[in-house]
Amino acid sequence: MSPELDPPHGPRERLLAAACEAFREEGYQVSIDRIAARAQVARQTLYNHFHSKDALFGEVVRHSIQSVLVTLDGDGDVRATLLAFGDAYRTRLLSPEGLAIFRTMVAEAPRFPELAKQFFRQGPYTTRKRLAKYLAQAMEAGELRKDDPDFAAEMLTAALIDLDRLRGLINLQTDLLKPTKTAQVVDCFLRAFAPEKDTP
Amino acid sequence: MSPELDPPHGPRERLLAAACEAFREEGYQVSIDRIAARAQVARQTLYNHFHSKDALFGEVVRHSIQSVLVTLDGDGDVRATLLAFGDAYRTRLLSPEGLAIFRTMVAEAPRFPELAKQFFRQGPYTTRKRLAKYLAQAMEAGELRKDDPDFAAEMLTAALIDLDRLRGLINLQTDLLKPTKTAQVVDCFLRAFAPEKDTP
DNA sequence: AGACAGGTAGACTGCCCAGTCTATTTTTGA
DNA sequence: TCAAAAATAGACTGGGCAGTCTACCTGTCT
Repeated sequence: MSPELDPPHGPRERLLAAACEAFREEGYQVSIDRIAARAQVARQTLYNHFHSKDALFGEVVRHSIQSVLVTLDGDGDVRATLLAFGDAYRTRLLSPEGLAIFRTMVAEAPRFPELAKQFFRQGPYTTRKRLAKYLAQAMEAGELRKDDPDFAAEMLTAALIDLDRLRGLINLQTDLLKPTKTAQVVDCFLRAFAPEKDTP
Repeated sequence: MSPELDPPHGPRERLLAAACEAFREEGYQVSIDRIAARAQVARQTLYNHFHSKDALFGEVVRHSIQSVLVTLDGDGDVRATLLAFGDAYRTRLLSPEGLAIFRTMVAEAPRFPELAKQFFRQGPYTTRKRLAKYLAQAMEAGELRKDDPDFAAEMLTAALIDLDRLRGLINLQTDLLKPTKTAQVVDCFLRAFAPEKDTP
């Protein structure tokens, strides 16, 4: 489900790439034969490299974690940093790949509970923790009001995508990335977490 | 003519109830036979009442819409109103039923796009619109800063559930309803949308 | 009683799928 | 060059499921 997997040298790489696309487009339901056909490879070749469909699915998911990891650059002022983060966050999670893997993991979480936990811990949760760490520093430096940084990170990440993700999951519409949205959310966040003013 | 007085003993009602539980617990994948068995009814009886599995699924979904609709009582001050709304919103959407139907609709949205749109329009979107209407009144009355009420409603609803819904979808843990959370979110929201202060 | 509506059990069709096995061909690297 | 390793096509097993059909049963209303 992550974009490109190097040059497709061997059949293993072609299989992983094909499985990424196939699971992304059709969900876990997609048949082994369709994946093999997409990779232009015999079914048995697939089984030579992955000992079951579940194993292949697990490989694909682990490969896809990076596609929903968002980094954060702490130079520049707070607003600029959060704007850059917000744009990256929305771009990643609202992309067709980000939406598809979210859909698939939510759908299959009952069947693969450990895999789902691993995915969300190493993906969105890690991203949120990075943000919380940055916010804690900004609070310490007096650039933001002191509050629970984990809570603050939760507020910002939720505001950035919750509704638009739902729109993307339902509509298949792709005009989710209205460029003004990130700034609108970040400014709203900065109001809520502005340093206390002395109001005599 | 036997007028169905819908006491819970007609086979149709038993089928609907059984299908609700079955789809909730196992997703759309659950077999027709399992639904019929759960209703203690023959498979053919099911087909006498619903002409296909998809039709039954549609009925169940339309039935379930009410379970994610949240009303809003506008008496009392703004904070009290939003606290009551927030508690109701979280209780509904984070309940096992609310989480399960969210999971199912997200998973099956590609297969049933119109049904998914109908569900989310009549459920979460309607709820959000009600909230936006209330917020618009509060803004007009000077109890909140004037801003786009739809945006404000998006911020509040996102903050109320985004992360905890993800937790519920992955973990199956049920301690999501920490009672202090709603107040924490509402107070954060009220900071962001407090009326402008004249600070000369 | 008798007719009728509706429930029941289960066989049956047709389809799809995961995974195995085999016999054959291609690729490879020493 | 040639043998080992890898890939291939396709048959095959065993299973599940949606939906249909048939023959039978049961309660109710007249």
